[in-house]
Amino acid sequence: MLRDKSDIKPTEAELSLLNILWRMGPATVRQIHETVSVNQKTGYTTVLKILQIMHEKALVIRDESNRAHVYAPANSEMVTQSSLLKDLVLKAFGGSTSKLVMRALDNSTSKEEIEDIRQLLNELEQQA
Amino acid sequence: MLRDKSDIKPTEAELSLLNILWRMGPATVRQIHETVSVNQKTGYTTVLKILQIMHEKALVIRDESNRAHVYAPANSEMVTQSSLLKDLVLKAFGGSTSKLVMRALDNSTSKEEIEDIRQLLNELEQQA
DNA sequence: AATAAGATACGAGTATTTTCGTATAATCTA
DNA sequence: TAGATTATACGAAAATACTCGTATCTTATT
Repeated sequence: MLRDKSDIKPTEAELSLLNILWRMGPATVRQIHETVSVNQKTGYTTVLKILQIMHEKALVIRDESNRAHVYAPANSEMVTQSSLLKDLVLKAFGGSTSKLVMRALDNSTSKEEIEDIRQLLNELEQQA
Repeated sequence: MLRDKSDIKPTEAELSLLNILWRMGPATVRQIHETVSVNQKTGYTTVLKILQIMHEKALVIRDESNRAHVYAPANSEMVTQSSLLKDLVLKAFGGSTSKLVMRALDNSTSKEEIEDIRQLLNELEQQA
């Protein structure tokens, strides 16, 4: 099945950079690298290269008007999360979203979380 | 973070074979290959090789008592699904399972599914 | 203006995953 | 039993992902 530009699945390294961008907002390679470096030891040019590849894949956009390019996610966190979930539903849950949801919920789910989800279910039902 | 033997993340090709095994039960390479071939065109030895690698990784067990080895999943579908979900929660949902669940639920969720999930929430609540 | 600092581009090495051809061994069949 | 069929094992090519050093260009500093 061919993949739409807007539906490319980010690799693990790419996803970790996207997470940083969603958290920080648009940022330069230097800023991103500094943030990455808090947890991992990764070379500056490694981060740069991955961002360049992500740009080719249209996973990020960049503003080149200044010397230090400013990168930003091409898609929102929400859209990307949905896309990753859709992929997992297909590949590991036989296409059934509710199976995934029910597997995700376990006895570590807090009372607050349960209530939040109930609320959402009510809203969904009213729309339908 | 080191990875426990029981917590190895299958690759895509590996996951597709696991899906077949969960569906079919224990099977020979030939049987598995035939099933794969319905949807993809993949060489017999490719399937064999992947199963051999999965055996090394302990993703499958195999019965070698007959000439044609019989492969079976090392872990249940449930355990593997939970493991994949845990991984996705960490890498794309900041560790929040309820965020994942709420993202997974959308207006394509049917009334029956909503009811099933409600039921599960009730059960979880009583346990807590 | 010369030098230093800091940026991108690019090539290439390494690791992992996926693919399959070929060698060899076991079993069936005529 | 000889030959065809059908297994596994193994090596290695191809595809993808990750890593980083070096070249080169731009900007800042003295």
